[in-house]
Amino acid sequence: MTNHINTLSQRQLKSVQTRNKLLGAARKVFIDQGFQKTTITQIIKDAELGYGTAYVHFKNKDDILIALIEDVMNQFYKIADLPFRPTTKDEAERTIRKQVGSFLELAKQEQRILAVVEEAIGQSPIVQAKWNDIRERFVEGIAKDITYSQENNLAYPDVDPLLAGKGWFYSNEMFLWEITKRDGKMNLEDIVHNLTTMYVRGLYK
Amino acid sequence: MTNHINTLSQRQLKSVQTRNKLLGAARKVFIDQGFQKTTITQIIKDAELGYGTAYVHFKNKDDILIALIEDVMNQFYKIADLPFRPTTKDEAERTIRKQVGSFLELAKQEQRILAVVEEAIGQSPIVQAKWNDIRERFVEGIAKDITYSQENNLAYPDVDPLLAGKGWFYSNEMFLWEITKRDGKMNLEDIVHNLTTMYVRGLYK
Amino acid sequence: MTNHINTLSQRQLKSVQTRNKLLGAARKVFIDQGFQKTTITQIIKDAELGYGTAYVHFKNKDDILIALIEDVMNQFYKIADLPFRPTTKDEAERTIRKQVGSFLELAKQEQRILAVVEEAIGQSPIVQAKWNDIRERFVEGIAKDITYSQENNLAYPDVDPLLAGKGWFYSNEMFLWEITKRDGKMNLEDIVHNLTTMYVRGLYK
Amino acid sequence: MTNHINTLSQRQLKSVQTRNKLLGAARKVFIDQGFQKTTITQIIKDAELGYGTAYVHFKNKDDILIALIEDVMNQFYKIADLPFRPTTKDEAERTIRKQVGSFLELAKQEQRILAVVEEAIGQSPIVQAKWNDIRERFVEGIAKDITYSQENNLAYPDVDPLLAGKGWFYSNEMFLWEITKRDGKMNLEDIVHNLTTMYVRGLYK
DNA sequence: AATGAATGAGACTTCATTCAT
DNA sequence: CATGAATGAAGTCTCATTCAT
Repeated sequence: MTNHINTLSQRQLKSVQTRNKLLGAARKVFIDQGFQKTTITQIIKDAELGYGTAYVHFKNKDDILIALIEDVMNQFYKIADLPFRPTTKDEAERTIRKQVGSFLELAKQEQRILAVVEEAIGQSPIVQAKWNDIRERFVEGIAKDITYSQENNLAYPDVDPLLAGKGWFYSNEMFLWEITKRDGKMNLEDIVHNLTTMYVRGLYK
Repeated sequence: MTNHINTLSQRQLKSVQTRNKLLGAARKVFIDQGFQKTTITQIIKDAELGYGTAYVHFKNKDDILIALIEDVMNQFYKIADLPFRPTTKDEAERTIRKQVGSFLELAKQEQRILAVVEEAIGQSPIVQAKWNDIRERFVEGIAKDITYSQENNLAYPDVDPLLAGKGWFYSNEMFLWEITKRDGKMNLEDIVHNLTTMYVRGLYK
Repeated sequence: MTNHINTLSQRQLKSVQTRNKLLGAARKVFIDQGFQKTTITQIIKDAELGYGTAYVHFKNKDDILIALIEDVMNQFYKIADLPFRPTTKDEAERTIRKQVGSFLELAKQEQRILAVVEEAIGQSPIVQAKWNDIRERFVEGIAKDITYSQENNLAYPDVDPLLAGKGWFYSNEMFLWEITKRDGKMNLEDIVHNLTTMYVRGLYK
Repeated sequence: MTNHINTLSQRQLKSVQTRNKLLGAARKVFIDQGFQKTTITQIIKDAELGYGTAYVHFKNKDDILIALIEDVMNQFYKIADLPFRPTTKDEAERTIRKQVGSFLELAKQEQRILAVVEEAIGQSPIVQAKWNDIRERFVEGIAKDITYSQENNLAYPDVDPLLAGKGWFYSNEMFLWEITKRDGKMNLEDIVHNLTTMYVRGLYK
């Protein structure tokens, strides 16, 4: 019985190793060639595996990228879900500044793979859907935060939470993409400072 | 002699007609199928012309799209170059509101072809370069406007004109793309109002 | 000792069970998808067994079908070997009618798997050989019956037993395939009656 | 103007030549390898043409075979439509004998390509449909002939024209396939004689 | 006996592009 | 200028089969 289990897990182990080999090769090729130019053939060759092996583990190119970015995507969700319960304008600003900082920091850390993601968004409906989901989660979160701030008399009431949330996230997102495209040549602190200052001043009393 | 000239211009006329036929067909197919799925073959068939004819007039698919959107691009340049010399915060707000309005109005008018452009930006380096040019023109213009406002003591001085300009344009741009994707279901006025209000309040004293 | 024997036969039992599971799944998939579109992969999945398991029991797709239709093939052999010793034209007709009836009845009963067999005949040399064997057995049997009838002055002597046997069986066979293709929408009695009447009148005095 | 027409027809000529080259190569490869084993790649290589060229002229493998057998198929239609207006049993027999003779003669002449057709019938729905069409045309024709003979009191009335027609054609068809499979080793005259004799005796008074 | 991950040959198909007319 | 037949590179994906456990 133990034997049986061992056999199984050994196999599973090998399978996982192969999968990781594929993902490693994919990461390399994607970053090197970009999403469009990358072919499954290249990934397989780089992974030094058999031709059909990729198809044992993944359905197609999109599927590989999705698997590859799962972790990063989850980190985005975490940032989107950061709690927001300020009692003063200053506290709000600090919290917002933190969120923006984490967001752009993540962009910097995962710069190269996110550059691939940006390209893929324009080409793979599935990747696009994934990103839209993240976008929506952020926008909804921000809209709630704005509503909360208005209800607590911290923010101007003449602002549509959803539209303002969109506008705010869109700014952030575009800086995210800009960061992924320029190799570390941007000063994140400046960006965070400017963005937050203007946003808070425009929204909070 | 006159005969010769006539023959020549007749040829030129025909050539222009052919080119327009191609552009007309391209517009149709692009809007119908999107940038990626559109093939030169399809455009040619739709234009009821010979296979090689497209290559007489255009280098490739990107080239066709570029030609197709030239007018729209120029309209964007015009909006980017709108003059900005306000003497009061109110005047600034009115001018800005006008610019945003024109910008998003253009998005609505050219909705379908701009949807193609968005797709193409992620796939064609040339189209991307074209759009980046427009983006830069806008950002630079806005940065100048901010600097002007700061120099004239209308705007807060603690803001980096370039970063603020980017953030502001990025919001606008993302709404632009959102408008191109949703068939006229968005209330432009609301968007313009919210965006401008927050921006002006965040930037102007 | 007994224990050892038990262990062995238990293994054999399991093996037989696995084999039957495979055959059951194969029947289902073959009938569902047809011979060509059926893949060993599908059969294995449907049987919920391991990928390599099929190869322990069968050599390939053809081999599985062969095993699957063994029973039906044997029933055909039985019908082909039906005794024929009539003393009058009427007796001959009754016997022939019976044989044809059994033949087409079997077609109706095993309709779905025979439809697969027909497809496989055109694609698998082994299945084709199997069917040719049955065909030959029938033709030879009929030729003998004709010779017998001629020797006993029941049938016209101006007929080549082998050619006549072929012609007669061919008619029957084609009706067999037609029956397998149309779901029970054919009136077997009418077919049997017409075929036999014409055959007997054409052959027997 | 003449020039224009000439240019066109020269092109068309070349195109037709290419098509014929393809068909010639296809004929060779089909006969050599059979339908299943033949690949478009092989045909193209044999025709010494470019890879995509086959797809300019034909949609797929089936399409090539269809084009290749068009002539033969038409000859079958001609035989199926042979007129039948006998006034005596003898005349009927002569006419039928002629039709059967032509039918099997055609099989002999086009033996090799028909062997491919038989294989293809079991694999390509389109080829199957084509052959079913021919089969139906024959069966319908024969059924009409039988009806005519019954109405003119030449044939026994206790026979269903459609079923008898099928049975009769099925015999013939199976001999056709047998002929295509055995290289000219069959004596057509014997077959024709036996088939016709039995059929006429079984049907005609 | 059973397993199932890995393999890789190879079929199919599309499409941008060329070039002779 | 216009044409369109011909080209062939390139990529996707399937599936029978092997073999170590």
